[in-house]
Amino acid sequence: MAKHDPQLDLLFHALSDPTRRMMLNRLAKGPAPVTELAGPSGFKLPTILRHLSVLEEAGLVATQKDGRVRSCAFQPAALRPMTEWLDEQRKVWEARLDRLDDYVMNLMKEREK
Amino acid sequence: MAKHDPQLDLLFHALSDPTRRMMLNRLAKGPAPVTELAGPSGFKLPTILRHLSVLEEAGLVATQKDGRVRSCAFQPAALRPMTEWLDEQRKVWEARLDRLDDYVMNLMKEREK
DNA sequence: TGTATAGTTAGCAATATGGCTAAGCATGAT
DNA sequence: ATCATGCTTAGCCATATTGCTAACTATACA
Repeated sequence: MAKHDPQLDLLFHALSDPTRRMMLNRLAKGPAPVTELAGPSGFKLPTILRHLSVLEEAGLVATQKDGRVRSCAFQPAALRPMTEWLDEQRKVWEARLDRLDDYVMNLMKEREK
Repeated sequence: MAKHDPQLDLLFHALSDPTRRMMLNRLAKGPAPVTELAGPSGFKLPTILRHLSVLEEAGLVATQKDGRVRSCAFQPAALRPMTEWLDEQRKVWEARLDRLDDYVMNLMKEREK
């Protein structure tokens, strides 16, 4: 029944920012250090680091430090709760359409009498 | 290349709140007036109305007034930009995996020599 | 050792978000 | 005409978010 999944909050929130989506899009192409992630954005490093931590808390990015550079990697599996939620809504929606269908069918049968 | 789609911001943001997701889930089962939408949430009407306006701005819900009751309806088509973004990311991710694959294959061929 | 590089932390300011109460308006029922 | 119902608006408060600068740490390189 998925009562109150805080993971979904984190996921959707993380994706609601264009800068974070750009970062993710870059990481989908392969791992990158923080500076390269910041590069095209025009934002300062501390700002990018904050966005990065949001992505990490959502599980969308994993990072590890190698010497003085932090390497960031996209975690596609983290998207699953979201796609599952979407599927669930679709299911509910389609069930509703089916019921509507039945309803109309019954109406037509009634008319025939 | 989908540089900066504000619609995506609205969509993801709208879905990042559990109350709004609950409202949507209810609406997926069929249209409902505002009061029914508020019912199980425990929140006051003005609060719900605000959430509703967020959903409307994202295009996820359409409403119309019939007498003194406002009827709210889920708009599943509004989800498309999001699923398209997901597909796009998946594509990038998979292209990367393919390149990785090639890379490994080449490595193995080199070894054979 | 000294210097450049790559992050990191602390803290500020402006704005957005999410909840509320109180008061108002329009419509349906009596 | 009156009253209840269903929504709406205005405005308050606390907290979160998003950007910044300045100052700091830690690693690599000469």
